[in-house]
Amino acid sequence: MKTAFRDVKKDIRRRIVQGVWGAGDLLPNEVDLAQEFQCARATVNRAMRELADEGLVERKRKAGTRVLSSPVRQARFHIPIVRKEIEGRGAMYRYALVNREIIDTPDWLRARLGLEQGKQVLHLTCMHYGDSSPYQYEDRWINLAALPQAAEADFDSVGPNEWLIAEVPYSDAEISFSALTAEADVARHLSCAQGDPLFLAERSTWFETRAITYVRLVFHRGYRMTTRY
Amino acid sequence: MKTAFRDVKKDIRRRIVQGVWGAGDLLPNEVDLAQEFQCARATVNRAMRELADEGLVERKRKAGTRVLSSPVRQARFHIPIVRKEIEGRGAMYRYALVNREIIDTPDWLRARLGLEQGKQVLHLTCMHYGDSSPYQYEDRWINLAALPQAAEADFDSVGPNEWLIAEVPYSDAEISFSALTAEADVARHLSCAQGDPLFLAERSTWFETRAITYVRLVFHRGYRMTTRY
DNA sequence: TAGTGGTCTAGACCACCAC
DNA sequence: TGGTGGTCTAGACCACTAT
Repeated sequence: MKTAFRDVKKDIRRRIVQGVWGAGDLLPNEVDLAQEFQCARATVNRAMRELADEGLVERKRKAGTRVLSSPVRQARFHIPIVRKEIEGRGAMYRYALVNREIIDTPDWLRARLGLEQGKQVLHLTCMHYGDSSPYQYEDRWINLAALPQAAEADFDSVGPNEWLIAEVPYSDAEISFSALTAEADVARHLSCAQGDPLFLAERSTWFETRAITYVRLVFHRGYRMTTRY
Repeated sequence: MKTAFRDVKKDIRRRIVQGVWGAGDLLPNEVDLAQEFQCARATVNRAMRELADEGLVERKRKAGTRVLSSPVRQARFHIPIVRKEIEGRGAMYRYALVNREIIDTPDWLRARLGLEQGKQVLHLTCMHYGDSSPYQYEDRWINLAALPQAAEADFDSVGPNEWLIAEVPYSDAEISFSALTAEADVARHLSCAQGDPLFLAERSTWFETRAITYVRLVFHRGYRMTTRY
């Protein structure tokens, strides 16, 4: 008789997937369910709350709890530090700075990060290797207005990602996945052919409304981002 | 003084991101925090549990709660029904069945789904359009050993995705994202050029250890999957 | 306005595991 | 083995919103 809320959750989930309660159906309220399961309402509440969190049911005050007609299927992806990702695969991690420049903020970047005035940004390009094979090409832009100390940082030995993690935590981030074909420069760095399809992750981060950084991460050919749910 | 657990959560998060508690540090225990915040231990517990769920801290009995040294960054992606995704963008959804065949299970599919013996599978290819523009090319494989009724289903008007949702819920799924270049056939269906980079989502689903289906979803050129976290 | 979920409380017992 | 988090309870008040 331990972890009662898990049992309640399992049972309710079972009834939903088995069709006892079909799509759109109204479930009994928490008091009734608590009586049925012989537990406290708080226990039912937690079970139901987690089911709602997983996108299986929808809860509204007064309206009650309903089975979602088309369950909002969602998956969680872990966004690993590239070094850890490589080392986690048992490979030797190596980092190299390719280029570094300080320039006026390009318009497209200002638009993307919602910057008001065009100060300067630190633009870095780097490579991450696993066992000497190119793993990821990083195209990093750091807002110097928000992080002036980045201009002094030494990115020869430490990647901007790890530097940023140690320096400034972020509060909000937006991430996108898409596909692109390798242009000459990227192809050379990633040791693939021009025109090869590559997986691209883009991330913008903010700390309390202040834009911190925007990064394009281009993965080696054949990279797959996988998760179970 | 409402939703106290959110306030507690916010405050603890603030202290972590501001460095009051650094990476690896041990946080006060729940009883002490409850006293500090003048609330019940259950309230602190919920706040801390959610922070742990978000990957900011790590909790162990007896050992206490510690700030994770490298926060496990994770993002949630909603896996929408393609019809809803298209309609959600204000476009008209249209579906078309391209091809349908019943064949012996190919070896690569058997390996991928962990099928033991090679029965037959239903292989469907379909197109999904938004306002008459190609949106997604679907390459669907359904395990007939687990779902014999799929052989009789009419996929001329209803997409396999929606049919499956109504027919069998799944319990486990694996999803992968990657990039590929358009081959002649796909390029024709998606109205793009051969060699264009396309975003690919692959999903395998099981229901209580029984493999249900494997699908390759190739999105139109320029598709981006985005989320905030 | 009434019904439902959202949350808090104070107390309790228990499981785990680092010390 | 003792301290810590994990969970349950019974009751209470409140916020939201469908009707």
